[in-house]
Amino acid sequence: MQLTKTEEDLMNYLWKLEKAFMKDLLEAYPEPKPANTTVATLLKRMTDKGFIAYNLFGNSREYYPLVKKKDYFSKHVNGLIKHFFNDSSSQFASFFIKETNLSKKELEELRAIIDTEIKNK
Amino acid sequence: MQLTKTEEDLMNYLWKLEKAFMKDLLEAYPEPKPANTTVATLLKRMTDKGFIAYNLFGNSREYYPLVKKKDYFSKHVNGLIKHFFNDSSSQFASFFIKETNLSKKELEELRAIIDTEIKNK
DNA sequence: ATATTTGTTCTACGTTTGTAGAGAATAATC
DNA sequence: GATTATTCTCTACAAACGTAGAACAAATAT
Repeated sequence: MQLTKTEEDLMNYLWKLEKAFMKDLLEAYPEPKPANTTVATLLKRMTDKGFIAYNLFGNSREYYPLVKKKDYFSKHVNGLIKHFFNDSSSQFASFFIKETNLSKKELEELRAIIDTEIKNK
Repeated sequence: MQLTKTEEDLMNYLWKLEKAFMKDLLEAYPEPKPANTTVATLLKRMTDKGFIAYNLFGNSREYYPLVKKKDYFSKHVNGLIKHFFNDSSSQFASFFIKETNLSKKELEELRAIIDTEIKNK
C-alpha cells in the first residue's frame, strides 16, 4: 500500500525528527496547523498501513518510522522510471541531467561521484 | 490539478500514439481491457482538467495531449525533489547515482553526457 | 483535587477516484 | 432503410482521502 501526499508530509516530519509524540509533529507543521484529530487520524492510518509504529509512554505514543526515507524514496523513483521510461534507469538519468538545470559546479561534482562509482565496479 | 495514476496510464498511451480515437486507446490497453465507458469517463475528466483536447471528426473525437510528456515528467520529478530533498536537484542527483544500480557502461555514458553539458555552460 | 494539556478512538461528511451500466446520437455497412 | 459499431453523456456507487468534532482518559500543573 501507498502513502498519500498528506501522509507523506507527516512522514517527512517524522523522518526528520526520527521519533516524536503527536505534539511534536503538530508543532512541525507550518501555520495553519491541522486539527490534532486530523493528525491523529493520519497517524492511525499510517500505523495500519505499516509505515510507522510507536512505543507507549504512559498513555501516549512515541511514533517512529518503519521505513527508511531512502528506501521509500527509491521505490518511488523506480515507479516513476518504470512508468515513464520503460524501466530504464539510464534513460531516465540522462533525461534528468539534460532537463534539470544543474550548475557547472554541480555537474562537476556529479561527474566526480560517477567517477568514484565507476572505480568501485 | 493533477492526473491520477489511472489517468496517467491513459495519458501514456496517448503520448505514445500522439493522437487517437477512443477505440485506439482501448486497443492500447492490455487484457483485461477496461470498459469503454471507463475510458470515456477518464477522457472526459482529463479534458476537464486541461491535459488533453480533441478535434471532432463526425461525432467522435480525435484526442491529443496538451502537455508534453517531458514537461509533465519534469514537474513530477521537481515535486519529488522538492518533497524529499529540500529542493536541491544536485542532492537528488547524487543520491540517485549512488542508489541506482547503473552498470559501468551506463555510468560511462552518463559521464559523457555530463561532460557535454559542462562544455555547454 | 481541580483545571489543563495531551492524546486516543469513534464517527462523520464532503470530495475524488476507479469502474461501469443505460440510453441516445451519429456513422458506417449491408 | 435496418443493423451494427462507435462513442458521448448521465448517472451511480463503493472505496479512499482530507478534515475534523465529540467524547473520553490519563498526566501534569496549580
